[in-house]
Amino acid sequence: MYVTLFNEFAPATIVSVPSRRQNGAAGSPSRKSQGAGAHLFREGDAAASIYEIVSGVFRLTRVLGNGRRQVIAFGFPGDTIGFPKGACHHTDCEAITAAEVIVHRRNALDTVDGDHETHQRLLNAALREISAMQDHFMMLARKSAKEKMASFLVTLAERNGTPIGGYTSCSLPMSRADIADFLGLTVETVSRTLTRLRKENMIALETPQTVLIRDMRALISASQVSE
Amino acid sequence: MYVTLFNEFAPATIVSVPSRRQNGAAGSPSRKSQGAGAHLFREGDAAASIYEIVSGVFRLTRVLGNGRRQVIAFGFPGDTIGFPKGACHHTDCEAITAAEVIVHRRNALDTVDGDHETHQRLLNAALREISAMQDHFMMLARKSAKEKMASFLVTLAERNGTPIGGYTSCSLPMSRADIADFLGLTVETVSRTLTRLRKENMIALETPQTVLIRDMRALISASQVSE
DNA sequence: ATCTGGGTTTGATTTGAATCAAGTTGCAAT
DNA sequence: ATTGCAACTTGATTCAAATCAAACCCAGAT
Repeated sequence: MYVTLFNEFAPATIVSVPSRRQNGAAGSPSRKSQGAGAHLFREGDAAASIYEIVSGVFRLTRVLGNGRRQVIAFGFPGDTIGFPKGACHHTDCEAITAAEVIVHRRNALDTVDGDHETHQRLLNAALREISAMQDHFMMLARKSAKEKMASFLVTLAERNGTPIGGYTSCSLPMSRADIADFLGLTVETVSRTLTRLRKENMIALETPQTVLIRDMRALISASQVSE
Repeated sequence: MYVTLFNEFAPATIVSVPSRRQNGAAGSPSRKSQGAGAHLFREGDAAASIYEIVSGVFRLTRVLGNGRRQVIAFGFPGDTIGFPKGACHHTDCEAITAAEVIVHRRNALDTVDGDHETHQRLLNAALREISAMQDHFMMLARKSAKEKMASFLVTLAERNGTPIGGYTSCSLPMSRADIADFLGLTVETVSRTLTRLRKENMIALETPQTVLIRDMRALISASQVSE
């Protein structure tokens, strides 16, 4: 095992998979709808399925004894979630908007016999996921609140944004608490930092849940680790 | 793609693989020795091989523009390193002690045809790796300097420690700067925190590179996120 | 129409770790 | 032996974000 600094059980995670799907050999994927606030799975559940997000946004979290919480990732359409380490899930996964997923049988991944291409896809997805997580490391460890917030907005805009005039509008389906727990900050700091970005004219908040990015260049530059 | 908060290229990483090896179908793994301080690969190198550590300790790092550095992981015997995202490595990998590795051809992983079991092993290793990284997230984001340092020592002791009397002795092959960049701290804080743990009688420093863990229970308890 | 409560924002203060600044130690080269 | 240097430790000060505390806003229930 590699040097990890934490002795608790390992969580499931989000893994992106190329969106093209083949309804091939192994398993017959079915669809499932999910209301906002409903859990797709919980920490400790047997990991029977793997889910590909069709619509909606999910939140993956782990909770520490004392209530401190870490949001591991947000899952958007195209992402695949529910990868377990062993036999069961080690994160909670909750839909934060109404959502729809494609359900794959979990053991389709175990049996090599079934579907070579699925294996290849998963392996690649896992490698991509690992890369993404390494980037996230650097952010958690080395970025200031402003840099974190700007990075978050830039990424969200890339995934989720809709162009409006020359600007980009972007909804924030998750709460400030979710953002804070994702970035390793407090709600207060998230709020203050948004206010700061607003006062610096990089963004505007149309509603608390809708950001308008007014100066993407400035925002991207703010997201880089400052010299 | 999943929500990552960083726009730079993705790094290679450490993935643990069960230590049993089969010299089967795909590829003929060869051995390679490595002096302390020598690079196994660098960021940007074409990823031609994957390495299984036989002896020694490696350090995987990424560097940011301004010189800020993140140590992604330390690789110990039994770990497998050099997994790329795409065609090339995105981390630097340096031996911090004299080391020996088994070299596997990289493309043995691409071809499904060759070796089913290798695929399975890699997939599992990647899933395990992802779990470990999620734990590391929580540490970087949510732990205090003392908790981080204690976690680090506990993990190191589990991997690397040798029992001495009732205690555990453990060498720190990496520099304070490496530890700092792994934990998201500064050298000064690492040093101060070690001093603190020493004064609280949890550890003793036989030399700056050798810790004696005098009270493992206390250390483990200090490594948990405090209530 | 008013109450209620969760989510959000803003303000005042505290605090843990970073930064700035000397020392100290020990090894390696002269 | 002496110098030089890099790694480590310790101390003083600063600073960014956490914490403590209070409003604010708005949707849904009464």
